[in-house]
Amino acid sequence: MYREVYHQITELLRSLTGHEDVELIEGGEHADLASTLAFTLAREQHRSPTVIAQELAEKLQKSGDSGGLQVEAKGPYINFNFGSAYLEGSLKAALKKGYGAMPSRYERVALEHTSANPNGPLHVGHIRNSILGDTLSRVFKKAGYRVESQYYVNDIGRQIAIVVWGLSTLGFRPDGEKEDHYIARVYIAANRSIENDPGIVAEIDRLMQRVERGDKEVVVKFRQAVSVCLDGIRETLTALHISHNRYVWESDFIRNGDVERVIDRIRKLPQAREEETLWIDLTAENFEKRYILRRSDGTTVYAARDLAFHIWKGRNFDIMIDILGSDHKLIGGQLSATLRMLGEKSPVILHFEFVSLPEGSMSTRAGKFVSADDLITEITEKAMEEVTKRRGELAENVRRSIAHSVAIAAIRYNIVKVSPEKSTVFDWREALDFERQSGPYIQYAHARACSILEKADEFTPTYQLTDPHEVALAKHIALFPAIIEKVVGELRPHLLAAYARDLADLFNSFYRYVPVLRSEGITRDSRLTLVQATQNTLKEALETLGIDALTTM
RNA sequence: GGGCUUGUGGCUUAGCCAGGAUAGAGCGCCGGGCUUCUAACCCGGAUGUCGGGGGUUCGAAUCCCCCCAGGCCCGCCA
Repeated sequence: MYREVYHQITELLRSLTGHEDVELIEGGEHADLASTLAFTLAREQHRSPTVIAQELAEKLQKSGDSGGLQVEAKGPYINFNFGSAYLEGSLKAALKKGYGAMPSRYERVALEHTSANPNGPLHVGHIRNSILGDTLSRVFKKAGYRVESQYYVNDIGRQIAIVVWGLSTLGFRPDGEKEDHYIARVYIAANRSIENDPGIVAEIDRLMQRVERGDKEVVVKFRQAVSVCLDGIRETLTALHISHNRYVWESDFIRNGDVERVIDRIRKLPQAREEETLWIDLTAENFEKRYILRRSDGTTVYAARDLAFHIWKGRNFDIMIDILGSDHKLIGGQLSATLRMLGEKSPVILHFEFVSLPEGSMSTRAGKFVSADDLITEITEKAMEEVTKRRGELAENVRRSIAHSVAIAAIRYNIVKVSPEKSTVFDWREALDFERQSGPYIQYAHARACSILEKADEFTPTYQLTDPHEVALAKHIALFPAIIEKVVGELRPHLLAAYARDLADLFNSFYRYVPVLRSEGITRDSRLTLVQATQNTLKEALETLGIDALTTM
């Protein structure tokens, strides 16, 4: 309803004034929507904006009734207030299963996220990528797109060669620890060995050459090391409610000849330079740095495989979305520029800034990181304490299940609520906070709504809203589809997080001031209808955020 | 040094791209509310030179320029 009414008003303003730019602003406490068009017209016509606003408002009023929409000039502003038909229409939509979903679309989306190097467990920086990516994947699905989420597995780079070298000297003997954590220990130890004996670098170079040539023995070793680590990573992702539709192995693009084919095409580009190395001159695209694709020893670098990967994606999907850390900005730009030169599709890239620790930036190699597994364990423990304190009467397995859902909600929400372009410092105190502006807070509002609905008997959907708390809540419910659309358009999932929190806020105030079960007749039916619409909207919003909509907690 | 990015009450943060009506939240602080639908809640209060300076505009947190500070990048790593 919101999007329809917005569109209706702007179309009307266009036809009345002949102006194209008639975007509306939020009316705040004055109105639901407002127009500042009178200011613009005042300058052109050399007349008072107040008079113009008054005239326009009158014309708008005459231009047909649109569901009880109120139009009023207030000084130079034209204010619009939604009527009861709007509320009724919005609530009816909000009661339906899947509220907020858009009609199916044809476009296929390849959404790549996480793609952490399999040389250790995911840490709190990696999961910013995972959570942004998974949330976007859910939002795009809701918006009707056919989405395939992909993990691009680096199974061939130098870091993996270091792991393979480490395993060959240290062996594989995880001491009761999770495999990916063991791999990190091997990686850290191997790096230390390299520092003490630079001669090892030559051994690692040989490993890389052999794996790229397809040397059976080495290929198997690489694949085993990566698989072991990936199993651990997958376990962590599953706990976070994240799964990928496809794991794309980087080495596949070498084996199937794609990398060679890209290299051949690139050599024919006028911007290609072939000396010791093969590189592309991108100065015309404002990149001073050489974009190197092949080393002097003939092996390719990551960039070459990345080009092959994106060409493959571009030919099999309509839209490519990559979630990448801000450290990938330069190479992301170089990649896109090169794809354009080749006449291939370019990805849309969402860059997010880094998560650091209070003592400095994280580093797997230096063993300086907080693993996602440790984070999940700590938070689940705290959540279990909270659940037991409040709901001691519940069976332990029920409490455990609630605690896990609460913990994941806390983690996911805490990360997704911040705009991606903000660099953050990981803070245990904040991570363990289950109060307002947290995932559990929103889950709690949902559980309260469920509790009311469970205690109520059958009721007839009714749409007589009178109390300001009711109206404010209903108006916010109506915005949900527009939020989904906005997140898709701007790739900014934190807008959905903020929306869900505001909805929970409004519901909690309503809950405190407006009795539902103790009211009677039409009032009771209307309030139950509103509670149900809220419950359903909260559920859809939470699930789109990858958070369990708990019915009790 | 160059490029990208961020700077909003003590702390965290929304709003900035598409400029409008007293800058919106949370934490913390002060005070109030559970014989009443789950208090992981609600209500009230104090706290802001929107990093600094200039400019554009009827109007700037928002656009432009300069400066300062933090983060990231500038590898034959990924």
